[in-house]
Order: sequence, then structure tokens, then C-alpha cells
Amino acid sequence: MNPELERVLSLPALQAAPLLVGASLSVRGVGGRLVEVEAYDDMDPASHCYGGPRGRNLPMFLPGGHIYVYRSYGVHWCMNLVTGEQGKGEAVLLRGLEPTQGIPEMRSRRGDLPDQALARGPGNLTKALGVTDADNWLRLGGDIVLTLNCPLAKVVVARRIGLTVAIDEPRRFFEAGSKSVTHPSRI
DNA sequence: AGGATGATCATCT
DNA sequence: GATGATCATCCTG
Repeated sequence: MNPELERVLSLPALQAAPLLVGASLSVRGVGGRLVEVEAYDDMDPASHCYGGPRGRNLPMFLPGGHIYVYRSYGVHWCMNLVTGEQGKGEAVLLRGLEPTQGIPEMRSRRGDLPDQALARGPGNLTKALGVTDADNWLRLGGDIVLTLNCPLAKVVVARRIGLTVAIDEPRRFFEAGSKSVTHPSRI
């Protein structure tokens, strides 16, 4: 993994998240540009790692560069990039991606949708990319590759979606104007 | 544009 | 037994 990416992934989630908007993610040859992410850490009562390491949250306490996948509402997989130092408990939820690679394969998994909708939303993103709990605990660099791009000029920080606590915390980062962002008007 | 609903299961109490 | 870091669909205005 290149040194700059290594550095970004060693940052706290709140600092790493905006730098990951615009980065390229590829999962077994299928991927695109990340356009929406959300930071979670041990100070956040909505985070799985709140209260310390136990059960399903253990991957969040690995060093930055690992993958944390969990089941949401019994129906969807959600994928996180672990950031920060080992033992801290931080991760960035991947919420939206603009497809650039393997679009026919995404369409076969998601149905006949416009490109922009294939990986919009955390559950749809994992489905389009073929990510499941088999990818939990993995480290970037094998099946899953992340490449930083030039920092984007227009990264918006917004409130969050679908939570019952700490919903107004500004922890959701997205690219202004992208059509692969959920609730773009909810700032 | 926004509110209500049900699907479905790993994890937690 | 209850709870969601969601989504598609159906409604209302």
C-alpha cells in the first residue's frame, strides 16, 4: 500500500473520511469513485464500537486499512474502512460510489438501473460490489484495493441518516453534486 | 419531497 | 424476545 494512503488510513475516522471522498475503490475488479462516506468512532453513541471491543465490533479495533462488514436490518451488508491506530475503534462507512469499472457485473447484481443508482446507499454499494461478511476482517491490498485521488474541492459535511441517536452529528461527508449520494438535500 | 411499512437475521439482552 | 449505520414500494400533498 502506498505511503500516502497508509498515512490517511492511520488518521482518526473524522479526519480520514473527507479525504476518502473521491478515492477509487475496487473489489475483485468491480468498483468506482467513493462519493459518500460516514465517520464512526468510540466517542459516538451510534457507533458499534461505542463502549469498547466485544462481539461483532472487533474488526473496528484493527489497525487502519482493514475491512469491517456487518448485516443491517437482517437484509443488507454494510462495509466500513477501518482507520486509526490499532485498539482505537474507528471506521468509515461507505455509503455511495460512482461506478467506473465492472458496470455490467454491477447491473447483473442490482438489476437494470442507471449507473448512478447502482451503488447509491450503503446496502446497495455492497450488493453492487459483491461484498459480504466473507470480506469482514480482510485487509486492503488483496481482493479489495483503494487508491487516493486528488482531494476534491467540494466535499460537504452533513447530518446523518437512519439513526435514532446522535443523528445531527456532522459526520457524513459527500461530494456536492454527485448523483450517487443519498439524501443530498439533507444537510 | 416526505412519511409509513415490511422484509429478515446477526447480535445483543 | 428485541433491535437495527437499509431499501423498495406505496401512499399523501
